[in-house]
Amino acid sequence: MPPSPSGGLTIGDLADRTGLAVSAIRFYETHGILHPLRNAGGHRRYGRADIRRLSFVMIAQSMGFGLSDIAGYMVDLPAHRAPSKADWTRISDDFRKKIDARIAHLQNLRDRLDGCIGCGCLSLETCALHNPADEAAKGGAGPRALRTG
Amino acid sequence: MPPSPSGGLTIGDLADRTGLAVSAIRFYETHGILHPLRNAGGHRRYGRADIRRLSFVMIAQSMGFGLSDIAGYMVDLPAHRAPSKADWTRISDDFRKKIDARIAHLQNLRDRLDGCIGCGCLSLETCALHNPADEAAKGGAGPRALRTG
DNA sequence: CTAATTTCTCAAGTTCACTTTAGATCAAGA
DNA sequence: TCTTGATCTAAAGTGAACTTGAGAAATTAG
Repeated sequence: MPPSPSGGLTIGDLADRTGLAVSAIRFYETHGILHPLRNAGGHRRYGRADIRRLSFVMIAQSMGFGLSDIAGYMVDLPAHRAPSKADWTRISDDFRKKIDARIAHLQNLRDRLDGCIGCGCLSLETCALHNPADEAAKGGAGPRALRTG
Repeated sequence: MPPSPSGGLTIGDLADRTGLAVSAIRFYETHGILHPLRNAGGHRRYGRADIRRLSFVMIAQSMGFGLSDIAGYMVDLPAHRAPSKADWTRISDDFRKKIDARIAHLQNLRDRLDGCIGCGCLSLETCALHNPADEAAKGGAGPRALRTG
């Protein structure tokens, strides 16, 4: 199986390479994450760099970024080429900050959880386990899920 | 401002104490997380333990649990009393495992991110940064957000 | 060439965690 | 008492991230 006759990868190829559903790949396109070319028949044709872009998406998602954030990073990446080292360094610096913050939040939570059990107070409100001054509690409709921290 | 004339807290009191919206508190009730009593006029009356229950919900959410998971834990807690030390220990043991797993996932991610930048390969696919064998990629419709890890 | 597979578009459905709206009722302060 | 303000219910809307379905056109295997 050569990488598809002429031109690049089909959407199915890309799905196979990335493990994503075809529908998801199309969906990402509507959100400005991919910009495939079209062949004579109107079918999407992807380049090798698009595998990387989708890997990037998946990693960023598992780090807690939403698609719109990710699309924002994507704008800074070259559309059809592999990212330069500078591109990548800039983005990954940002990533590292977010990851570190997230880890710190969880460790904090775990440590305070230990303290609570140790002292047996069980009073979550006074136990400082729950810090209302967190960056939560701001946002409109929609899921709040883990934007926090 | 006494804790409300007779009986317990109103839904507004509870909202003030927890920082949650009134609508959210009602919503949680429909999901079996709270079971308030009603006064003569049909208004909800909450007890002091419900503040704790909601704190619990907020903490668990910030750890990545969904409401249905949380409701599951809630079933094991006494409905209108404060949880016993045994109750809490059992639950928090579970929590700790999840938190640790989450932290490990993120640290792993961060370390591999470093490696990728160090070697300059940028090839996320071959860089092992992205491990497709993760527990992701399974699920029907709905948000995938951070269930991973 | 034909049949089977893939892809196309567009609209609508799904889950989660809520919020918003509307109209009615209850409670509390002046 | 009257008039705000809080609460009530029920239904519909929101945003994120996709999936599913329908019908049509393109591609590929045999």
